Amino acid sequence: MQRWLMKSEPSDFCIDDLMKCPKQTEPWDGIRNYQVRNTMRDDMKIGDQAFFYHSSCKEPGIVGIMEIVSQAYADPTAFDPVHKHFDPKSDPDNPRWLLVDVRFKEKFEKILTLTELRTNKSLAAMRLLQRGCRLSITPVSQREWKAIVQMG
DNA sequence: GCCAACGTTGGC
DNA sequence: GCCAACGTTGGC
Repeated sequence: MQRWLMKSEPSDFCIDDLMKCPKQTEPWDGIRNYQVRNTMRDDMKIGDQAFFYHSSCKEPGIVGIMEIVSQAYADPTAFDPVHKHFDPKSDPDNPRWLLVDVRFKEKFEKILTLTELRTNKSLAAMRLLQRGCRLSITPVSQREWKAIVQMG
């Protein structure tokens, strides 16, 4: 089983949205980065665990845990001309963009802020914390996962 | 294939 | 809103 960290802007989609939606399961759509797409396609597996991270907001940080519940499949928002993430170059017969379904598992009582994560020395090598890391899905090692859960 | 210009991410 | 650090585009 692999572990991940997945970013979302809470103004777009936050942990409460996932917690309150039917079946607590949603497609993680809108990924428009090839590296992240390849990660979803090649490395993500059903049963993987992921931290839900709020980015580009007042208090960035990890807010909970979810589970990957599908393999990668075509992101339908790429085919929708009125959608924010529409991509005319994504051909339904040969989809350029993919997504996975995620299911809510847990919401932390208190957000683990980016600042707090940075102060934890055992997380120094975490991908999220590396300078210039803009990938919206990054791997989390078993050790890092454990350290983060223990912070809560 | 190079690289300048441009667009995006995301913390602050 | 600023800006660093990317990624993408397109002319050559």
